[in-house]
Amino acid sequence: MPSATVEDYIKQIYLISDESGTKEVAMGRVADALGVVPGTATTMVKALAAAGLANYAPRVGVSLTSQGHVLALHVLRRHRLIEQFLVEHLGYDWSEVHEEAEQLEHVISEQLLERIDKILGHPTVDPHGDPIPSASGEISENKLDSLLQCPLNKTLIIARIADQDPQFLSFIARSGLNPGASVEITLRDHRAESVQILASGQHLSMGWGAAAKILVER
Amino acid sequence: MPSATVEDYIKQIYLISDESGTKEVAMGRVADALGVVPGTATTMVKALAAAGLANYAPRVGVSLTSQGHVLALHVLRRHRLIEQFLVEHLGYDWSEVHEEAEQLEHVISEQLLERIDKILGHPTVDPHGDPIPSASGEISENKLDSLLQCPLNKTLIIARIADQDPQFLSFIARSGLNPGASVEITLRDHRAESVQILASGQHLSMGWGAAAKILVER
DNA sequence: GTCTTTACTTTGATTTTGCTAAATTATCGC
DNA sequence: GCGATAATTTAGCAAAATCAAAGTAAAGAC
Repeated sequence: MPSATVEDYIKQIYLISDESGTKEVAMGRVADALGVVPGTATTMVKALAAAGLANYAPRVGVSLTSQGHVLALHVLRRHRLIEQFLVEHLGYDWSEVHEEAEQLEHVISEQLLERIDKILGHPTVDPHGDPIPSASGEISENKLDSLLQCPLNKTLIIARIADQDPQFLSFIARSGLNPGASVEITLRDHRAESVQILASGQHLSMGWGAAAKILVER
Repeated sequence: MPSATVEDYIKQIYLISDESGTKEVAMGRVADALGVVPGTATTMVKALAAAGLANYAPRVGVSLTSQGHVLALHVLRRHRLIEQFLVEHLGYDWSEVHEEAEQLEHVISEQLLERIDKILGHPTVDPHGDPIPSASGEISENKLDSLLQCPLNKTLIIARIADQDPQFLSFIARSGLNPGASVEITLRDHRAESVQILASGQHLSMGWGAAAKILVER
């Protein structure tokens, strides 16, 4: 069984690759994501490659093998099902479940996971709107628009918040921008890099960085 | 934060001490319980002593300091609340929850634990009938009789099964001797070291070893 | 086209945790 | 006191994960 650290590396490589849309992930990004110095990441990634979980090309980056890909989806499945369970059955707020899931995802048994999945009714997204891979490793990747791309003056449903930072999530929650909530873009100012929105009767504005992380249904 | 191994040592020392009724626990028993050679146990127990969790007297044994005692009760609380939760909310059978709880007890947060406790309605015993320490470290130690001590020909309620072995628990479950079930002792044969009982309309007999592990209300 | 910066790799070493094997030593029953 | 049993000590190993610092390669600056 892979160690918790190995699972974390694989998971981060998957997430970075997914987010950036590139197969190869630069070592610097891996090191940053794991909070280690670059040398440590290089050593670890070589070990992942030796274990058949990743392909490593010096000075280029790392990509997951099909085996690594399967593992990444398994870890993500555990993480996101746990998050969903904590919110649905333990009264957690969706903005605060990440840390707990981070720990539990490495020790939960396959059996318990499947029971949780069943009790939740086989959900396909977690509380943040992130897709939950199925047991067989399929992931529903329906393309979503961010608040930067979606049409103006039209009521939209928030589908997903593409960030795990508690600070940001807390801001989102406070502003009533949970997945499922309705919003409308009233103004997009390219010069100021700012977006004005109307959500639950309230007007508010945010910068492009934040807006890009809020995804809505098409 | 103590490592999972440290927690396991402390827990086992507590359990052995509790079961045997002696404060000092011989090193051999510790080594057996943890599945290591005696030398390993000695080394580890010395480390526990250095950390202020245990008192270690060479050739005599190990006992918990008040700090170690508190930790033991915390670990036990986590373990037993998790067991109870798995049975009550995830459809586990009470005879198979031990392994899963063994893993989870080391990573669950204080916050999640208290939520589980609340949802379960602050239970005082787990599915095996073992007492659950309170958050403040109190443990209800009502004295129970085993099937070797209790009166004959009287209907009794099973309170607790003092063993974690899945094989044994599975036998108990199959025989309908769950905590809460009624039994009556029909015969106790000191020569044969055998006890005849009547449970849910069925007659069955068991040896003294087994009978001693089944505890009933007074 | 050399130079400098930045990113990455290598090397060597360290820390932590946990373990074993084997030799030694103490304790207790007799 | 003698021997059996149990515990201790010592020495050493091994895996996992890390860092610091020096070296190297590639890419853009000029």
